[in-house]
Amino acid sequence: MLEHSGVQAGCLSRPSIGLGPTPLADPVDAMAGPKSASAVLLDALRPLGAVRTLRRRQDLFTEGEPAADWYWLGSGAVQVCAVAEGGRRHIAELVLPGDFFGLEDCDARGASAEATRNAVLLAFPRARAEALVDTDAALSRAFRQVACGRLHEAQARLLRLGCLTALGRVASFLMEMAERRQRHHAETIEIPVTRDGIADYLGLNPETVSRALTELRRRGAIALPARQSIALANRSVLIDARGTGR
Amino acid sequence: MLEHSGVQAGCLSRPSIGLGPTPLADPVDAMAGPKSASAVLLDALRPLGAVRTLRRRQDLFTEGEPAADWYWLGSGAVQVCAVAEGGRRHIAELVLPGDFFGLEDCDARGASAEATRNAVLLAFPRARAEALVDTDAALSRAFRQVACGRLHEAQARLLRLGCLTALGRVASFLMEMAERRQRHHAETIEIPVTRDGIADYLGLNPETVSRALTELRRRGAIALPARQSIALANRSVLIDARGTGR
DNA sequence: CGTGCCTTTGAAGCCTATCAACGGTCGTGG
DNA sequence: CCACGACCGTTGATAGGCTTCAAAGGCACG
Repeated sequence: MLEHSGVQAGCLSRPSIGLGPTPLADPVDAMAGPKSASAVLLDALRPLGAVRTLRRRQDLFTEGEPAADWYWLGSGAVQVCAVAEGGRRHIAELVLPGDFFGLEDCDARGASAEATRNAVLLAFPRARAEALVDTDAALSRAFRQVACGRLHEAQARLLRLGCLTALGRVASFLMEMAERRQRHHAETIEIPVTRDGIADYLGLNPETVSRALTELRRRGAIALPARQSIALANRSVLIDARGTGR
Repeated sequence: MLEHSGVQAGCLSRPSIGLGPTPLADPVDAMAGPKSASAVLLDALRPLGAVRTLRRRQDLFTEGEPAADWYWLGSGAVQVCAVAEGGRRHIAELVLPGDFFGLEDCDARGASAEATRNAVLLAFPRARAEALVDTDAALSRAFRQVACGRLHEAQARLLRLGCLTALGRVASFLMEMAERRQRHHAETIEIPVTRDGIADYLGLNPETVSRALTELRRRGAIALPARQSIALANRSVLIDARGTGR
């Protein structure tokens, strides 16, 4: 199984342009310490995984269709988004390298998934993956931890959407991104989506996001060296901005 | 309501009794069709469950403390709420009879739980419950379905918080409550929280909630016969109000 | 029966959405 | 390699919705 992955790794390394140094190994698990639930799950599922590559703006699945696979993102970026009545778009999840996603356990997808960067991922047939997970207590536990972690994240986002002002949401978003990519010691983080994407993720509109970023730069919290990279200059100012209640 | 709670308590105190449609049964699963995941999980965990009764405003657990138990609510109502920086409160979850809650799989609770009505519930020691779930494939699957369902609900709420105006959120909230208590054929639904609670659940403030309810009544969508009961008079008007984009 | 708490309604101010325009950047095609 | 075009980001002005502050009535509970 590892050989299989190794063979694929050669293929994987080519199309990946942006995020993620090595598409094969879970970047999160490259850290020291006991194996994380995510690593346990990945190691077990890997033999079932089929490698898929997506180009930017390519769809992976769409809302309403049956959930045939679970996914794990190796490199690039994927956004999972739904459309509300009224045509307004909402990004339910921003998937970064090392994340599982599409872990649904019902007939129809609740949202669509689209690559926002050229991406390489593993697709696990859901029926086989579920059967495997259900037969192994350690795996079952690992999956539960991953799923409960997702629930925690969603509820944390709910709290931020409900309680924070625009500036606070943007500051919070930057800290979330920095934390999720903490393994890269650099203080400059790559944002895998456009301002529109950030807006749809935070329940704002692009202009407001832009204004908030400008304000954070004015306060000295961040710098904007390139279009889609943001440098965290003064974290305490950022934390302070996040505290902005509504 | 009080009688109902009393009955539930009496039956719950002898959990070893019986299969079949007793008051012990999950009210949701009293409906026809194959056994739901929630029912499977409840039947399996029931032997581990300890009955607990809470009075209104009594705390069940608080943010930060270790997650020692999983819970299932038999009657009454519970709110799971967190506090953001700035002191603003947010209700992460409104627990209705038949719901599991507190299904965390990490060291510390992410939020506090408090009864908003006199409540009767089952507490399952987490360590034993996890061990049981992990050793049985069917149970593992049932738990996964429950957890994934929770994730779906959270993402649906995220979409509404991000995309709907105040009127839309309140209309959406009423429909959610009506749907979750659909087994009661009556069109009058009991709201187990005050206007403050609705506000904290929807990311609004109580005055705005009150205004939205008044507006919905003006439009003929609902009636407000009592303080905490709302009658759905014209569902299409409600759906229309929910469509209010932002 | 009194006392809080909950709910409702009003008025004013702030924040965010919307509409609009401009400059810059990236990707594409010549 | 260069030039073009489309997309993205920023900034400004305006309007609208929500929050905040304030006060009064009503219901429930002790």
